[in-house]
Amino acid sequence: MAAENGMAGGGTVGKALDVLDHIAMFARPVRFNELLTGSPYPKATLYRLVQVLVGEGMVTFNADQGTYSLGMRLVRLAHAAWDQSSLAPIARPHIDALSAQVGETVHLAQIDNAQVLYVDKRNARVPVEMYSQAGKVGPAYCTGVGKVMLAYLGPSELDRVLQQQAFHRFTPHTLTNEDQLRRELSDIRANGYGFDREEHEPGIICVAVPILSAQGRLLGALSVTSTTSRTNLAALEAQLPQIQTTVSAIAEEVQAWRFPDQAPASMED
Amino acid sequence: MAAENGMAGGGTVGKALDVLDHIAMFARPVRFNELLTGSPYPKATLYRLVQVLVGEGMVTFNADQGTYSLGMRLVRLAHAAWDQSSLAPIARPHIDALSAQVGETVHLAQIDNAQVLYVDKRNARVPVEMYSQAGKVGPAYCTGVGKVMLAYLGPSELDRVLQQQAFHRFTPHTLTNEDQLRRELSDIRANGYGFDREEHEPGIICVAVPILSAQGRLLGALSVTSTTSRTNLAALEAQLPQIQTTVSAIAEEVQAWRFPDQAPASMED
DNA sequence: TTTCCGAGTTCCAAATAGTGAAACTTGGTT
DNA sequence: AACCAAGTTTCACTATTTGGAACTCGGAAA
Repeated sequence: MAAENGMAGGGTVGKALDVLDHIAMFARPVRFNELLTGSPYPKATLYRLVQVLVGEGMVTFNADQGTYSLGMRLVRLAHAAWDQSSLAPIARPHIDALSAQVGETVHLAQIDNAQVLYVDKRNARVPVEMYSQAGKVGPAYCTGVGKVMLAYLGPSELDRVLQQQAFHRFTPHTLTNEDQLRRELSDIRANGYGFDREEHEPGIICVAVPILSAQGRLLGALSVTSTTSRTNLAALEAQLPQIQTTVSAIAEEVQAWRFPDQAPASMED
Repeated sequence: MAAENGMAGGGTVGKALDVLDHIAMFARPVRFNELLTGSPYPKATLYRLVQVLVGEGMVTFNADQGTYSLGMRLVRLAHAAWDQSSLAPIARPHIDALSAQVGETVHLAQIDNAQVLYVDKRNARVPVEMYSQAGKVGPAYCTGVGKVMLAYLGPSELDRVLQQQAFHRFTPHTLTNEDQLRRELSDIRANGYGFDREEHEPGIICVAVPILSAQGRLLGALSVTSTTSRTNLAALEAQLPQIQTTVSAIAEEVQAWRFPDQAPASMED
């Protein structure tokens, strides 16, 4: 059985993508042997896998140093993905504007499996040291954007996703079981927005709002983040009108883009 | 290393990545049948390939509409690739500043095989309709950034790369053979910068400057682009001091980042 | 120098995963 | 009811992948 290895696929493609992830994990050029250590694949197999990736342009081999890093083809694909996601590129100018208004860190996130994927970020005028970064993933059950998105998931999907939450206690305020979280989610549904009350990192708080299509489909979430030393929840809550305006504008524009003249599609269940 | 077929995608991984590219090419969610049309693979094969990609999170299947788009995992990898490339993330704020100063379109590019890869872009205050886009590739022999990068390639690599240029005549000003281009490149080396004199698109002109490390290694190129209806080469040339300042700042920072005099904390010693 | 060592690379028979024509399912249209 | 097109599954056949082991290569130790 698998160790703490996040591998998914039995196929060759799955293995190759595993290796790609592995290379991505190191945030720097990496030697073959470094990859081998902690790889579930035997030397020869790993070797061929890496060769294939290099041949495909997904990985670059630096002959001078004998190191591998992610390739240009990936950058190209990356951009296509970002453009296609239709939320991020449309939201960009709106987030710029909001960020300029409130002067705090703004996050745009989507839900990916059971985790939060930060798809864009603007730093506060006075930046805050924190974990998050565009392109990074984070936990859903203890972040503002995560909880807000969970709150607007369909019941069956919510069940599935909650099953996968780790409920690790990051801080004394982290919600550490499903019941607590479910109560929080119904509060969020009642209010239309949610908070992060230092649940993931001490001193870090935020307000988060879901981005919903006209049909109520969850598109993503947006949050404004700050620190307890600088502000408090009430002050963040006071920003809500501007945040809501931003979110509405984004939702409308996504709507117009995705369904240029199409009737609303029926939803699942 | 026996004789190889020239086709990309000898193995399964290659085919899967082909499909990924294919999906990326459409700038929107795409139906299975659309992919099938113009795919070299038979229906069942393509189907399984796409399924694998979906299973791996590289492609998202939208059940409501029966469409495929690029997946979150790709976005994640993409960001890692962009971050790791070390030029783009460092250059970003500098490009923001330059763009604000000059008010014209700014491109940041790197060389990828024999082509130009635009890794970042800022639009002019008054945007111009044009081909280029971050994440897209373009020809090297008839763009400002392309020629400037060619000019600072090593002799053997330059030979190899020139071999691969198409020398297609896009406009009456396009340089259409190696000799013309080589003369242009030595001019560029003499000046330290180069122009695009409507060589790729009529009416589009630019100044481009190479980004070089302290050791003279080519890191990328930066250009400021405009139109003949708005300005001229002399006016663009007048922007050079600001561009050079920006480029120096980027080069220095990349230098500092790539050799932080700190060993990566790891298992062995 | 010679020997040793470990990173990187190649080999090949056995095992596995991929292939694709064709058949089938689904849902909408005539 | 018959038809059609998109999407999905099947299955005998085959090409690719696998990984233990052997090999190369260059540097460090003997």
